[in-house]
Amino acid sequence: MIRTHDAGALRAEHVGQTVTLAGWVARRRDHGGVAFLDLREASGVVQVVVRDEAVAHSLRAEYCLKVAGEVVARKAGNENPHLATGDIEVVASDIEVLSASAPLPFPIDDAASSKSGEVGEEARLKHRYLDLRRSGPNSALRLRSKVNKAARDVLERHDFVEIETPTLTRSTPEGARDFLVPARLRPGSWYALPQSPQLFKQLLMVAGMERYYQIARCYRDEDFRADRQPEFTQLDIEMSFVDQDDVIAVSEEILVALWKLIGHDVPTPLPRMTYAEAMARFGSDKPDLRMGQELVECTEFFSDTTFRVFQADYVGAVVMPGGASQPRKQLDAWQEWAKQRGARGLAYVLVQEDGELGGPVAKNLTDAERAGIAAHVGAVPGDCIFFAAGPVKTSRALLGAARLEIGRRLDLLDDDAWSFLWVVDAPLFEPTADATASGDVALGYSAWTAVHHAFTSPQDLEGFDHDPANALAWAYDIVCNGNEIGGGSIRIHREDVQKRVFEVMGIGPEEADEKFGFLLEAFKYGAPPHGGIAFGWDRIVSLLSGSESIRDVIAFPKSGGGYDPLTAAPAPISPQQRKEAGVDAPQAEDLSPEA
RNA sequence: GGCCCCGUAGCGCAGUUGGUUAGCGCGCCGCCCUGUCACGGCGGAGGCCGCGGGUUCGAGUCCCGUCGGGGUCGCCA
Repeated sequence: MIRTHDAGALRAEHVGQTVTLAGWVARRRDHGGVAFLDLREASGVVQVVVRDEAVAHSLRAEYCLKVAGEVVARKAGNENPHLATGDIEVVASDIEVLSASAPLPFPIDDAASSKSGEVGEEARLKHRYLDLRRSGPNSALRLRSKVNKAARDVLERHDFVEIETPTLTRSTPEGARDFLVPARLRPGSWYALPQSPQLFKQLLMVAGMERYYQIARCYRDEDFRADRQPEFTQLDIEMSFVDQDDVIAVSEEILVALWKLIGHDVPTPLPRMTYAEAMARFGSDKPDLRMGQELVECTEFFSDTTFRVFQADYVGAVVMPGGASQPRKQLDAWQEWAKQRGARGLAYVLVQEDGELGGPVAKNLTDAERAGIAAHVGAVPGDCIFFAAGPVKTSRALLGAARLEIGRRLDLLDDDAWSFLWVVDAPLFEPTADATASGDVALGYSAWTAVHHAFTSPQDLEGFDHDPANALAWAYDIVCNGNEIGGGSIRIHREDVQKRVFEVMGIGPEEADEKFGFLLEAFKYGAPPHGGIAFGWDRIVSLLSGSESIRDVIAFPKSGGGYDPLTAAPAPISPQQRKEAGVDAPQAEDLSPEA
């Protein structure tokens, strides 16, 4: 090693020792005859005193230095309590510039950053290697490493086997768009990058591994969001001979270990709620339980209403405390907000201080309704009651979103709180989007699609296909502060059950065979009952690190449109590459996996 | 793909009802400074106001288009 000591580890006990340090110039304070350098490296920062004016003068921010010198105690009054090394300093006897630095595109030192404001993300990503020198991004990646280790420790303790699965593979059935890679040796044929290792981990169960895990990169070619990247990471887990409670138990052990890293004790067992209850009470399959303002079912209450809008399959309400005093402009803004979400609007009633009801909807209500509605929804004078009426699913979704928006506007969400919840008993099927849109849900033969994925086991193995609408799955999602941070299921291991599920979804034997014939084939050879879970690793680390975006916890993330500002990928290819890759080759015959 | 917001010096921002010379802080460069730790002082450089078109006597400012970034809904576990 070039250095003999870690700069950040130097303390009073080192006084008198001659040390050699290596690191970067975080800051320089040049007084002419004497200059002070803050030397920064992974372990921390120490002040270096340079008395050679000629040497000190040429040094600049982020020069990479080797510093030899003696550790001395600072004179009384000169200590810096803000630094862990603040009781001492290193008087340099020799300074070697290992590498000079060009002027920086943006400030790296914390003090300089706070002086000049937040650095834009575009600039940071273009020079991500400099961004990562900054304390915040740097510690986010270090935390991520600790998170990986913590999870591995738990899993190793339970005899899990870490196994890598292919990234050049055949399309997996998650339903997103695949990234495709041309196969040079088979022109016209393409690999797909895996959307998840789903099929492989199930094959590993057939293979008798019994307990598999992988910190797996996944690829999905979909549009961007703050919490989405085209490539992202899952902690992927699969176990044989287990039921839902077994998977949940291991999962909770992992979560406890992770949150312990930031000093939070997650109390287990974590609460559970059925999917149906979550939708009814919170209008969401990932409810944020840090706030109240639950949805109130009003369908029955308005069963005899004369108000056309409320003569609907579902009427629900959510209360905004103190919302009655919102100016008209703000109430209009709510309408805009609702329209942006595809709703016609958001009906509201203002409960005035005298108990009378205001707002345009109030006059449409009967006397009895006006008299009882506030009590029914739990509103008090000064509150605003928002209503949604129409199809159950969309109305609840709107109210659920309104609930969260209320939470944001009224600051009802405690930023320091951690709220975990298992959402269980998810439906096995849901109407396909087309069927929902055209309203012919009841008619369709293939009007069903898997909520989780096609290999999720029904709870009722005998009856699920008689009543797809109400069939429940052995599927579970783990929710943290309103974020879905993981989800999994018990899988189907019986060929006959799998076939019937495909039938409900309108997937014929031919299509099933073409898409995942190899899995069905594998299940013929004594497939064990199995199930698992996958955690959204980027999201979890971003929650743990308090980051706004998962981009902050990914070493080299992509910006909008899948563009990497650092490498400028994706990039055009040369005609030669194009020819070799076989991008333009004619469509190849599809060869079945058995062939 | 729809909607919303943002593009002004290396970075972060200001720029009035359209008005002639586009500012501020940090950083950068030079000189000075022996106890600072957000060191300080003096001086200086640095702008295709994202790009293209239009309106106007005159556009950083108004209009249209386009590109880039962010958010959100659709999509996507």
